[in-house]
Amino acid sequence: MADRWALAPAGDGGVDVVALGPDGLPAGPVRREPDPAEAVRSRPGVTRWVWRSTAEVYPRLLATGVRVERCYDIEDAETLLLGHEGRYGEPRSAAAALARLRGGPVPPDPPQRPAEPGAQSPLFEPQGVHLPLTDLVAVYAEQLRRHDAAAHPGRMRLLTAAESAGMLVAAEMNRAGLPWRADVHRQVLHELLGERYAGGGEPRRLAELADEISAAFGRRVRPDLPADVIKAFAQAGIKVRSTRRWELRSVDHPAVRPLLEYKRLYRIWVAHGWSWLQDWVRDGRFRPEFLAGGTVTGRWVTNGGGALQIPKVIRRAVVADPGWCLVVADADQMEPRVLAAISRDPGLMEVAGRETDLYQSVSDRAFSGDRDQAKIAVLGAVYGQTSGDGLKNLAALRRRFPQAVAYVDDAARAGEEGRLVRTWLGRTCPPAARTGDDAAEEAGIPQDEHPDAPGPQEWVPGYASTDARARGRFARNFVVQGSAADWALLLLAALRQACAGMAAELVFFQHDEVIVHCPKEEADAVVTAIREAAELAGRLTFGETPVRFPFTTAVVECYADAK
DNA sequence: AGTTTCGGCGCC
DNA sequence: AAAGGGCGCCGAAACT
Repeated sequence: MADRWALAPAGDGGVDVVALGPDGLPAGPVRREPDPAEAVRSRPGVTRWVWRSTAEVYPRLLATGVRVERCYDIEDAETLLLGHEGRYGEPRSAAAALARLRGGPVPPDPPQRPAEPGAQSPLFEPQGVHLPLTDLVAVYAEQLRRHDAAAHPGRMRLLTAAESAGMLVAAEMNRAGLPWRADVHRQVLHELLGERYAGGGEPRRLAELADEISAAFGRRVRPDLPADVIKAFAQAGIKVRSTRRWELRSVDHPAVRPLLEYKRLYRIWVAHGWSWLQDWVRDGRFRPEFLAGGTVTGRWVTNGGGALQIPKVIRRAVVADPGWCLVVADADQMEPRVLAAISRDPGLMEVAGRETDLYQSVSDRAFSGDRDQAKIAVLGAVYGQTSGDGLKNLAALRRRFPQAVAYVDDAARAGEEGRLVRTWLGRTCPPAARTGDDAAEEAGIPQDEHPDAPGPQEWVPGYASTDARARGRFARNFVVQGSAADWALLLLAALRQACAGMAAELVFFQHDEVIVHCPKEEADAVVTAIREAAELAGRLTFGETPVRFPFTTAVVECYADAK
């Protein structure tokens, strides 16, 4: 039996701790400890620490060199449990959970803090509302009981445990930072953008391109202002609805080429230029704030620095320390493999049981060997494509892999009808709001503007409204993207365990890609650990299936040299 | 003047 | 005719 203890900050800089029994209730006296790190360090036998918020407690422990094996994040579990219970939007703080348990007024959640560039981690300052340890433990014990009532209790327990593990990983990655060579970054910027001019205006290359664009139009045009560009095209006799790249690409005009180049470089300048470097890179590390479970699908987000959108050219600045290397590992065709595992489609599982290119295998069976068509069809099925080649090819996909396509179709229908949709482990998609609360809207779920107002399409039986179809697409994608996120959490947890005995550190995670920074001697062991963690995560998440989860791994000094 | 939304694009 | 899902970030535009 795992040795579980609960921990809560005591307000005087110390902590209260208590041992927990199998029912989650105290199995001993509450002890006040003056030093949080020592409180944990002196109890090496504890395999899971239960606390209100990992983000509140764990960075402090890490700062003093203390790591924990496992944890249980009560407020994160509350969020997942409320969602699973169809109670999305109810306050999810531990204080709110306690109030629901005791029957008092339920306090609203405190507002989210916006990210501040370059700020020291705010996690030293307690966020949210503190609860006395005994109250916290009461909430925890109740949560354990609520797991038993889930659709699949075992999976739900795995989900909350996995996301808590993800929060440990996130905190450790936030502390480690991504190795970043500011000098290389500046060199890349100089090559792409040219010299900077005093005063913070456009760098040389952008100014030159702006001149080219203006010359092509025959008048001064500000290429960073879409309205100005659209007007300029109109004056040249060309009607464009927007200045998006895909639309401009087919326009025949001498301004198009420099305009597209301007937009590419402008993006790098404003989002990953010199001021970004100033704001986000310190002491050879880029330190974004990773946030596990930051989206409704379970994907992570980062606060600040755009860490999940680092342009490929900028990745040249990600360089391992001397004597160290980066193990860059990318899951191969993760989404269709996850779809195979959750749908249990025999044909797709058979295909996903190989480590070879899955899209090629699918195309051999259903698309006469045309890999591109197969990929478009699979992604179209997952994303709910409604037109174009994907739709046409969906029919071929449905013939060969009926159970897989039916799985996402069912999810889409459930989404349209406002029913609950869950990932494999039980993360639940917010349904359309019916009660006037706006939690789902805040979470980005498409809503009907006026659910009761008759729309023109509602007269036609069997056809959902535009908004309902949008919810259907969301739900369709949710089951795949979200189940993939479930699996990724287990992967991270397993990989973290494997790296525990090494100097290797997880430094980056992006949906289906992970980077480990390690001494060169450990590279082989890390590559093996990733492969094993992926298979273990597959078994733990989805049970015994033939589906494999291969990774492409590259051992490199520079991120840009991977793949 | 300060805050929110929009357009566009980066990544998966 | 047809807009495939999820995010974050920036400046400009629109709003208060």
